[in-house]
Amino acid sequence: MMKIGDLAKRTGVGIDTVRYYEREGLLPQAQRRSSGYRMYDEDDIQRLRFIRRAKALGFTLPEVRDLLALSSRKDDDMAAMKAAARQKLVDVDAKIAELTRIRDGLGALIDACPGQGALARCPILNAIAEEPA
Amino acid sequence: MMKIGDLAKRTGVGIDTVRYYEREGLLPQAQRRSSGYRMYDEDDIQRLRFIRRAKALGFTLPEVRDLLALSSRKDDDMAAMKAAARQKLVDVDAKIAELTRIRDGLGALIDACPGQGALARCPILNAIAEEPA
DNA sequence: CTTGACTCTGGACCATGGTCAAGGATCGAG
DNA sequence: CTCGATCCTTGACCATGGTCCAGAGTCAAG
Repeated sequence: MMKIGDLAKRTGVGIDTVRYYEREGLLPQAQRRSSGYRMYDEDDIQRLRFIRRAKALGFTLPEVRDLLALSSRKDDDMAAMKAAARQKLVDVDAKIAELTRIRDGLGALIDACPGQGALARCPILNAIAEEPA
Repeated sequence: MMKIGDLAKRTGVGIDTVRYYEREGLLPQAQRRSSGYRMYDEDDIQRLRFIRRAKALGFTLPEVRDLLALSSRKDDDMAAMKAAARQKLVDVDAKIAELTRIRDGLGALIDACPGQGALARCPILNAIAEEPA
């Protein structure tokens, strides 16, 4: 059993973040020493790493909490897990599409701008400033 | 001259948002009637539309404020405007790259998952839960 | 035993872009 | 003149994911 500082070091997560995850229900209420110190074991390390990896895949903390709940029922079917991943893929694709739209708009304006001359004739500025075409 | 509610209606922006923009320096301090009511003219409409369009191109409010400052010096060279657009394009590309990385990771896991059977053998779950390969 | 490092709690604070509420003043149509 | 709609200010609050602080208690090496 280790103290919170050791857990934090071994997972690369801040101490405050560990306590925050506990408050948010991502980690179970830690066992306590008689002094009140939280004590952790290897399972907690795994759980924190799970959280890190799920976050890296784009899941929000509430979603990670759901994934953790899901993962504890190992006899369930994997359909729900696949569905969660697919939904997240849809979310991510939507964000990419929106950003791509923005990028294309910026790219077109940059291409149209000669980069020198009076600002009043700048296609970028005029696109932002003028009445919509 | 119109009151803030008219300005809001004509630009599709909330009244609170107009006051917020004024506080944030995106709109100049509005002229006031003797009663304290803010009064706006057509230039303010244009300025609010400028803000909307710049936001649609992915600029943050501080960046929009800079663009507005830039745009007021119409005899300056357009180089700074093009540079701002290029920097924003770099930012947006970085976000797209990050999201694409996430999407590819999700996609690979989804492809590897048969979608049925015991969760314990789910490739998605195992990728999140297990020791890094 | 001392001392420095660690941990505890509760609550404040960060950025981002607003949104809402309370309590009071003003406007303008009828 | 009245009354409902609109406006004013100040300040709190929303989500997101933490981060930091003060003040007090605990741990462990020397």
